[in-house]
Amino acid sequence: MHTDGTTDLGDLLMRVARVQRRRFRELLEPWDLSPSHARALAVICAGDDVRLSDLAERLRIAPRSATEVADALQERGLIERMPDPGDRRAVLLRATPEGRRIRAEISAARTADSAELYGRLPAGDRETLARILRTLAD
Amino acid sequence: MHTDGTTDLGDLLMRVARVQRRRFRELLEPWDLSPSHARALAVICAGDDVRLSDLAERLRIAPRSATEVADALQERGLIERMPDPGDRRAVLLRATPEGRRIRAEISAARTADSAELYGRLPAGDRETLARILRTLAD
DNA sequence: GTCCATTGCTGAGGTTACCTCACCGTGTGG
DNA sequence: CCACACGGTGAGGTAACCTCAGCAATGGAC
Repeated sequence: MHTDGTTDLGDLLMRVARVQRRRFRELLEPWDLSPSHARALAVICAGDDVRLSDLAERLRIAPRSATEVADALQERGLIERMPDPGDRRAVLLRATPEGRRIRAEISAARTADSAELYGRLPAGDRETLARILRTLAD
Repeated sequence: MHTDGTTDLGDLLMRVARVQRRRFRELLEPWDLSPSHARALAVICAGDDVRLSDLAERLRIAPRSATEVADALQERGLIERMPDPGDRRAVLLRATPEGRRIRAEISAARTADSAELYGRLPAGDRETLARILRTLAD
């Protein structure tokens, strides 16, 4: 298969991704949040008054699954459900002050961690990497 | 947070990784194998006479979980369990001819898919990407 | 206006890929 | 030779998804 010991690009990328995922999970421990819950909180904080179906779409999960993460975040007091005044079927999600605070802390921690991980690269490499990855992401 | 619309490196990398994972899952459909089973099969084919505990270590999962994927692959007739002649506690896993055939087909498909995904990059970019990722992977 | 298909959400129940804990038989160092 | 460690597995649990069915609200066709 391989004529040399070189790992192929796909494996390499997945390996770095795995490292990053692990770091993210560990980084979240102080707040006792899972990656998926943290992502959901970020989405809800980012766009205010988010519908459950919007949340599902942004997270690329089924609407039913969005209900579940909303339940979890609500139970922790990080978000609240409100009726949509314009559509009585819909539910709007809004982050509580506590939710916003925590999401800001996490965001800062993530930025710091990212700086640590990618900071080892020279600035030129960082730019090149971003350019190449953008191409691949379509 | 961001002074411009630039997605940060971490997000970018995760996005590409997600694309790749999705492609891998779809690529495996003809053989009705999940990514984790395919990875396990690859490990077992790569090193002959693999212990269950070795499999667990290579896949970075708990030994108990390795038992499960071995069960699944065995049930499909892709691998077989044999007693270790040197240690009556241990179980050796070996791929059947069928298992080897399928793993070769998958390997070829994956190589082709990888070529398609990364082939859009100029050769220089591919090398640069590999170099940078290797740095990040430690 | 009145249907009726569609939309937005959720209860019930399933799947996958992991996990820990307890146990049993086997190997091994003092 | 015996206590302890090791290799594998049964039992049972969890997180993060899923589908399917059902209900209330909506909105377009007529």
